[in-house]
Amino acid sequence: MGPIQIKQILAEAAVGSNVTVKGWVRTKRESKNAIFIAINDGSTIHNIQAVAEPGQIAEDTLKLITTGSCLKVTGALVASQGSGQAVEVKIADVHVYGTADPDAYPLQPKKHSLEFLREIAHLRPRTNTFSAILRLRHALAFAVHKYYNDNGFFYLHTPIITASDAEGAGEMFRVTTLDMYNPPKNDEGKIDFKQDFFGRETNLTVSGQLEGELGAMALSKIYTFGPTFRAENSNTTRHLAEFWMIEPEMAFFELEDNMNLAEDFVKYVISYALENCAADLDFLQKRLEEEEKQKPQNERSMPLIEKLRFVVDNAFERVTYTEAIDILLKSKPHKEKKFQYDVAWGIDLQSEHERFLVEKHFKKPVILINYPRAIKAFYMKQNAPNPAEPGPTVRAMDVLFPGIGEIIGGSQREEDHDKLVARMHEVGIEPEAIWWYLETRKFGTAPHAGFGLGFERLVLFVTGMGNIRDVIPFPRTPQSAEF
RNA sequence: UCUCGAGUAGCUCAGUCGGUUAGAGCAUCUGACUGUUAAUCAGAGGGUCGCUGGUUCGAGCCCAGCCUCGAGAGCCA
Repeated sequence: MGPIQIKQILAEAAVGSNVTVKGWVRTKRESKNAIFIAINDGSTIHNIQAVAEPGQIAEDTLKLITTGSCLKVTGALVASQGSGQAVEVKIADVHVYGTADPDAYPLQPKKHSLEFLREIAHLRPRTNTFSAILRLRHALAFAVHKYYNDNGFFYLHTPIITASDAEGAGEMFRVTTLDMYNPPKNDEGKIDFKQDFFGRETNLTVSGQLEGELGAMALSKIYTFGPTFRAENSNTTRHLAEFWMIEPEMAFFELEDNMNLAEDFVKYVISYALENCAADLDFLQKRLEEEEKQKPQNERSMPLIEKLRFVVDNAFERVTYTEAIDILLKSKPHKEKKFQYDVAWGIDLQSEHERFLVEKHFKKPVILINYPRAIKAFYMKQNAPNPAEPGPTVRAMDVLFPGIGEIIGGSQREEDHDKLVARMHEVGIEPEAIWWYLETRKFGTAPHAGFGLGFERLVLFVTGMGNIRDVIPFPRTPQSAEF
């Protein structure tokens, strides 16, 4: 359907056949005997080279063919006389769809910083790096759907606009149609949300999990994959105000099953990228190698593709929170007081602790389970008391990745109604506010489990990029929503 | 939100102890050369030194406030 793309031409078109190429000019080089135009249409990282003889293209047309301009080129596909490519298009006809004034077009045929490209996010998909990232992002998203579909899961569409903040997962964005400058007030002088669109306060979702559990209690295995919003003032390379989250939720799964699924799933999507995005990964790997050259020898990391293969080929390390604390207490940085935050059973592990476990101690992805109850969400299933553990724990599970930190957070859910309600009272959540959620425990409750995976963190890992703002087309971060 | 760092040409940066006319590479334009590969060579154009105020005979440089960007931390996915 539609015109043939450069990817197809390079892979399939016969030498001698007539082809039409539509795309954007990356570079133009003129010489005495030939004019070379490198054209890219985003279908692949590779450009196609179009060649014309001097004088063949009218002088005023040739002037319009500059970096960034858009062309249609027709001609015969021929074996290339040069060494950089196998085939090229011998130009018979050129049409300029759109020009790009070289003085004004910001993408020059030279290296640009990622910071600069963020300022021109509307144009950065036209660079090699970002087109490669966007193709990988697509492939990973497709692999997510394929994995769950092939494994008997149903894609459940949970709401974007919600009235609940049961999880307390973070600050929320308010959704309202009330007049901000003159909101209606009730008898108490407070804003009268009864007059708002939904007749109550609403926000953008921070998680589809609670609704996901409703789906799992009917369809057994569901997943969500949609946008999620956090109004936290987070300014890091790992946080976005708008990001995409994948949340499978499964009836009749216990923590062990949940871990198995998480590991199998992550390995599958990474394998899919390795098999289907070889050229893009190769490009990103070379790009990273250039960057690594700036670093001292001992700080350099494994080449990208080797790193991905390593994750796919090796079992994730599974350790309990209690064992992890023990490892940290015996660790060199703890003994030498190198950790900024103190280690003791009951603490929420800090970035430095997670990094030590993943990058120094185990040197592979780690699944941490059975966290102290006090530092985890109310809906996590409570473990029976264990004499080896100083306090009560819950069946939580965090998957930690090198360089990324927490990529997955999940748990087996508390299916006992009374325990769940008791826990809600302890942490100050009004059960009445999510009566519908609690009814899953009243009517045909079942053991179940699930997790959330931050899609951009996965893309970050697979592309080897360093900043999450560079793996989503139009990042939303504090003070930034231009495009 | 906190800590640290940065802001000088379209981009990436240099700019000595505060001193006279603000520099380089790349990009752009012009010319030369060449089946070229982000070509090469030569020349040219291109600046409100983030903003506001202050110190000083004199500020890109020192001081204060603000803005923006980046790195790390917290929160988390």
